[in-house]
Amino acid sequence: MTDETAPSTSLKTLIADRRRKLQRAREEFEIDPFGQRTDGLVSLTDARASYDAAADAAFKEDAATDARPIVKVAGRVMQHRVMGNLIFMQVRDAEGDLQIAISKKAVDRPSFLIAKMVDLGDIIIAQGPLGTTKTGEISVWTTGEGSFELATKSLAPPPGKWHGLQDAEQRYRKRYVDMYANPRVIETFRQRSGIVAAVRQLMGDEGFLEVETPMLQPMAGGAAARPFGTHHNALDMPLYLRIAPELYLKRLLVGGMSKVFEINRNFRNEGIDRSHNPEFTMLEAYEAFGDLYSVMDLTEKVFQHVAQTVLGSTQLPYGDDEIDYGQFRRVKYLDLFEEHNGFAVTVSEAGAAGAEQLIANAKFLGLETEGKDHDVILNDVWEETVEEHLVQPTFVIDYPASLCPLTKRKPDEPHIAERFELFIAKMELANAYTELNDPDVQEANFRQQVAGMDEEEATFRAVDEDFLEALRVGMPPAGGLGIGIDRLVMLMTNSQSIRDVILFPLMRPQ
RNA sequence: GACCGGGUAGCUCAGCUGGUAGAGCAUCGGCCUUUUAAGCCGCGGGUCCUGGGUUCGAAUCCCAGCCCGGUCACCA
Repeated sequence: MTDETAPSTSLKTLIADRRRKLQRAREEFEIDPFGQRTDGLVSLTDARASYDAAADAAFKEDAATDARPIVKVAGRVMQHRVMGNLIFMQVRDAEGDLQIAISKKAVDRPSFLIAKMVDLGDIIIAQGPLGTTKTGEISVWTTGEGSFELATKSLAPPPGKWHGLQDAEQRYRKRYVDMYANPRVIETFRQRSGIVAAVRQLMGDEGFLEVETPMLQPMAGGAAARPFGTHHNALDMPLYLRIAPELYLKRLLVGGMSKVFEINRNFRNEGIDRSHNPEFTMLEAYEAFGDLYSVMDLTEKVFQHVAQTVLGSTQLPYGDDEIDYGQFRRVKYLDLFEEHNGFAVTVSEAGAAGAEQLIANAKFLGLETEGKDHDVILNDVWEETVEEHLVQPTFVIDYPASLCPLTKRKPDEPHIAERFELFIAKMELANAYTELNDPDVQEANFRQQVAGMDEEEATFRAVDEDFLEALRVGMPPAGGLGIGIDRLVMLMTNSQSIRDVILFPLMRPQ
């Protein structure tokens, strides 16, 4: 083209170049640069798989006997090399890449000129037999009238073909670019989909009924987090985005459902880091007549089933570690404390043995001890000294009851709560309880919790009287379980940040 | 919210003991029927995140702010 504008590559100019080609496509070639429905397309992976080496060899021997399979494919242009009268381009779809070769002799003139004018990032359609090039690359040898089409013109310059999009901020903000620039992204989310499906399948096989309970709640209950607030106009009432489905799922046990689960979003108005996003997906399950140990077995099955069916192995890498999902250690909270601190302690209600050494240790670690209860200091030291060692799957059991006021206590050891937390790769993956179903104890705990609230907490937390009424109607003894699905996906896909397993993580507006 | 690190061309990055900016790829132009990170040759391309300050002079030093990442706090 004879163009008077000075060559330049500012963003403006790059876009102008593309708009010029858009115009040219419409005016000179009289085509719609944004295409339409196209039938008969095969994926690039399937196309590659249908390459027939024998037919290709026979064709190269004698071009008159062409039995090469013909495919019609579409993809986004990742590389574009114009070699005079021969054009190569590498295109990409959700599953992989494939090379398209356009020989001037094999196609009509408009097809060739359009192929020549294509920009990186455009989506194209090509049709022709599968053959190889001199270097052995399987390629679609575009052949025939209209065998090369522009399906969608891209007006935005793509990231570099070699380094792709590296900037974490841009990757999360422009996920649609990240996805095609970094093929691993689609693969991760394909796996996420498989993981969630596998969890559902297992839960169904185990006899659990999937349910959906309110995300908009008049009171935010079931966990200790701060909620997001919102408002219903017609009813003119404040509402909260749920922080947990727990209190509703338990109502279902009261009503007579025996095994229920929900996989859905929770919203917690807390900080953001590598393992926390304000909205996250949780599996929560309740099993009537079960307990801590029945849901522990279930948890183990979930992890093993997912690892085996989605990743094909129960030994999977995570960062520098190799995680073995074949074996889950079960160990008591206080035993782990002793293991990593070298001395034994007991909880307050059991006499607080080792308290002096505990306080000395806490101070040595730089932890605040003034005015704190023995069990709180114990937990601070525990988190500081134990968690970093919990790499292989570990069920921590027998938590101090004082730290879990809403959990049933062990009948024979009342100062110990019937709770477990599952740690893998130093992350908390699951949390479970033998659920408290004594309405009077639950009510007393609730009221005590509410009495200790500060002003801010009092705005969104209140005693859920209807839930207490449900417990009075009678909830069977039960085991309850929560598994963080995003973290599960992180582990299975070897992702170091929760943002890598959430399609659109929360970002501040630019 | 606190602390640390980062923000330079469309992309990936140099430059940061102050002298007003570089590379590779992409783009643009030319040549070319076998390239594959990159065929060959050539030309360009920048509010150096924003706003102040110091200085003869600031991408560079100082202050404030914005956005991102990491640690911590909160929490799962």
